[in-house]
Amino acid sequence: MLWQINFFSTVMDKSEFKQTIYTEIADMVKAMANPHRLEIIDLLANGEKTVEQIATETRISIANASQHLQNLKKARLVKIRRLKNYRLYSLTNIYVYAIWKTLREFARLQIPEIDKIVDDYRRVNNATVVSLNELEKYKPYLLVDVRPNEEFENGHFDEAINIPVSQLISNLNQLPKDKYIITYCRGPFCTFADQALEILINSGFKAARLEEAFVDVTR
Amino acid sequence: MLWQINFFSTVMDKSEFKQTIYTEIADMVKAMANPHRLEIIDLLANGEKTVEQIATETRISIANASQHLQNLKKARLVKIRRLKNYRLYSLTNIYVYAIWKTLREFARLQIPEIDKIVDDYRRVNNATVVSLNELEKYKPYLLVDVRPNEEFENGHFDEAINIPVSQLISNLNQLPKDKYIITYCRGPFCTFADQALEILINSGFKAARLEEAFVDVTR
DNA sequence: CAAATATTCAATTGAACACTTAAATTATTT
DNA sequence: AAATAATTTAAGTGTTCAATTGAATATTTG
Repeated sequence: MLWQINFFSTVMDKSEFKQTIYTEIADMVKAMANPHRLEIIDLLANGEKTVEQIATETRISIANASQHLQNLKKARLVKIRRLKNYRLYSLTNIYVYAIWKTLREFARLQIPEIDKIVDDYRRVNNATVVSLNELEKYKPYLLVDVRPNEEFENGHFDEAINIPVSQLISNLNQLPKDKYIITYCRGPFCTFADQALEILINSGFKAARLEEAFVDVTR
Repeated sequence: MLWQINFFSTVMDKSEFKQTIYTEIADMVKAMANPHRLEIIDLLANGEKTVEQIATETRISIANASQHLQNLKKARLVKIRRLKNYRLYSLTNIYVYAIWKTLREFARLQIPEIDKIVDDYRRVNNATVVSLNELEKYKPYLLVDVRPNEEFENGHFDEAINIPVSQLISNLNQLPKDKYIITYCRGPFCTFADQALEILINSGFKAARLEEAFVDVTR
């Protein structure tokens, strides 16, 4: 009576149940267990991007970026929107950024090297890092979002003005020397704000960078 | 002037900085991106275990369990305590369980299949699942911790009594028929409470299982 | 010190992964 | 309907990973 065997085989035993559950979760975690894919998630939190933009920003080939995006899509971490003859990639929902943020902070807790690398990198520029809750101390300050304009348009701190780091040098004359210039970008591992600091400090401004990104507050 | 090149080579460039950071984090995530290792983390949250216990509980060979534990140790998620002629493994700190809990809950959000599998498995026993904040509704109830005794000793809900599922049948006469018997074990993916429910319901008790584990409240 | 126990290590195998290159697909413009 | 642009897919290659096995290395106990 083969039909009976088939019928009952749909009921999982304890061991199969656990294996299925843990495999499902591990597959999702696996989708995040790659440096490029983590960087892509961090990037997409700032708004939709094309494959080309993602490839350029993360310094990998377009084909490679496409494959990583397919991985992320399969794990339901990224969604695709078709527009004319190109596609825009974005995070499936706000929880994807939230889990990356959680992982990132957990990693900093577990792996002291990470903070050491971050500190070493910033020490070269004598960069001061300010956390959102210390921002008051730097009053009067001017908050400058140094990300590309599209990302600024996609969402930014109310009080911030946008000067993409690529346009900073030509806009230095607009900035006040008597206020603290607080730069911010995509978060703790983004280097735009550091590049901006280098320019600002070398030009005689009082400047510091914000640790957090705009997405860290909203998501 | 070779010494200069060497001297400056210790300073990371932007690209190397990002690669190092994201690789460090990805390596840590990779250590969690395996079904057995996730199950081991879930298990160790209930207290120290020997390799043999871990191997038995997760239904893998001792040598295999040992290797997974070395992986987890290398990623600093698990620590080892030497005792006489055996070793006891435990989570490095409470944050390791916290991140697993976060991942687990994120996965349930992202992958609807997981809840479906859990529901399907439980429906076979007509098991009622109660969340901690709904517990009041089941008063008067008796909270029964059905995990092995060592895990109970390691920490449990104040009001709970301990009847390991292996000893439940011989202890049925101790249980009240007029109260709701609420069983709990190691959390949402543990099947001890379900096994207990099957016995209890077949024996005419009013019974349900708690979704959460004790560790979910403390950590 | 030898036997027993617990655990790791090392070697192997097959599977999965990341990356590159080139070809294929899809939609859009001419 | 052909040409173009954006992106994916497929094939190939080198690398890493999981699982298995049996041997090796402690550590304790008799």
